[in-house]
Amino acid sequence: MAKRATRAERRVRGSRTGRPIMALLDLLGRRWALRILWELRGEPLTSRALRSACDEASPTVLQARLTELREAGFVELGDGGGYGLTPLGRELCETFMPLHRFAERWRR
Amino acid sequence: MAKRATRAERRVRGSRTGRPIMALLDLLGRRWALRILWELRGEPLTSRALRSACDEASPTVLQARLTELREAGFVELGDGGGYGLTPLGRELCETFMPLHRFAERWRR
DNA sequence: CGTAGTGCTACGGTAAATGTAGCAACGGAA
DNA sequence: TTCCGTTGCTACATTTACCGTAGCACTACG
Repeated sequence: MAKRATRAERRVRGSRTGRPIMALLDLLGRRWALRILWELRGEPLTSRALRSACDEASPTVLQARLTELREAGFVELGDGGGYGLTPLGRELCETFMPLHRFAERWRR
Repeated sequence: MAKRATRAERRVRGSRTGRPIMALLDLLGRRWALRILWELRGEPLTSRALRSACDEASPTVLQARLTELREAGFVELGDGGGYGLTPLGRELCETFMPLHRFAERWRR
């Protein structure tokens, strides 16, 4: 817990400019961050259900991303348990939802 | 884990599903990937200019991301030198351009 | 020749992610 | 009560990714 506060205060990884877009790109450019938002786009998921959805990613990093996304105000933990998107997080999810169609046309 | 696969044959990090959106989220969820696309949104940049724009990120990982983004067809190296977006890459950049406005309202 | 610019890479050290295991707390059944 | 299963969350050792510095080969000037 203490270590995250240290890093977060120092700077958002690799962007000293302070411009919000950089902080956002940095936050979303971490492992599983985009994927978590994507998997939560529907109904809320428990931590273990989210882990299954995220291809059994290690709970360590999943928990770290969830904490960061919660501090950013994109994700929240419901009273009855289970992670879901906040209105802000849902809005963010909408902004890069066109990626889905783009990816379908891309196909590698 | 029965066998230890190398990174190349072992899917795009963390997505075994094969769904294009997962591969795309995975590719864009690596360090500096989103930032590179963002910095190239305007005119093409030389490798060193791009590095300056990306807060002096180490050339090792920058080169790795550039190679991946080139293989994905989003970035290309012009004849006279300098990296720029392909039409596909420019299209991708447009899809998450609304993030800019979102980030401005977000502000942490 | 030397100088300065490309794109790109080697290498040692550090930070982050993985995989496995397990914790305390809560909610039912038995 | 006790047992069981689930929740969110964490410890720890291993593996992987990234950082920072330096420097390569190549080209184009002067």
